[in-house]
Amino acid sequence: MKLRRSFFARPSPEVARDLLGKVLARRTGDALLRGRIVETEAYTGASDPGSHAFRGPTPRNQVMFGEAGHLYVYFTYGMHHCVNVVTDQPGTAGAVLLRALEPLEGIEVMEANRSGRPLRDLCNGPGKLCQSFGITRDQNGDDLEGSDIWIEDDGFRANAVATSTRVGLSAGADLPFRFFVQGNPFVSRGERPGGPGVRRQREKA
DNA sequence: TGAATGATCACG
DNA sequence: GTGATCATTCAT
Repeated sequence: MKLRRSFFARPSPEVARDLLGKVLARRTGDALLRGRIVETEAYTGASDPGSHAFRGPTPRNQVMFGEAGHLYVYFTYGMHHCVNVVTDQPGTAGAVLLRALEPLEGIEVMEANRSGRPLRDLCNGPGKLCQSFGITRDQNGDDLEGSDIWIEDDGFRANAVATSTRVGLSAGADLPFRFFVQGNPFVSRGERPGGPGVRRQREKA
């Protein structure tokens, strides 16, 4: 079933953890693209120096301050997009970066979007999954309760959830706000599972 | 390890 | 207006 807004209207670290095992889905033209979320990162607001929202609202980050369940998409390094899900209450900045997916459906389309790269390289990074799903700034602000892009709970439960520090930050690098499915081959290489900063969090049935 | 490549934002 | 920086990816 499709996740509703209430799922997202919580603190971003909670949402980031609970999104592991859920399915990102997008309908584009004829194709239905689906991928299971295996890695996320939480970002908050004024208390998080690593967040785009740390210094308050700007034209780019304004959607992070808005209603939960919308997308925050930004363009970085002059060539890559990253997609987040807005969390928390209006007025409180929060978002969860989707860092890696396990491709489930529409794999041929993803391969075409990624110029024929192998399965494991289709969605194992925030820029890569946006390229596979064709997500650009055109999707910034889109509502996950709509019919173009959404997140499903299909009953699957992620076990062996682990946390670590976030990848690629120069500020806020100490916070344990990265969540991933330990041992899943589709997790990005940002930090080696089992390496420094990584701890086992819990097991689930 | 470093190049690619351009939007964003703080500052003045 | 300008310059440093960037929640990355890929080839070397």
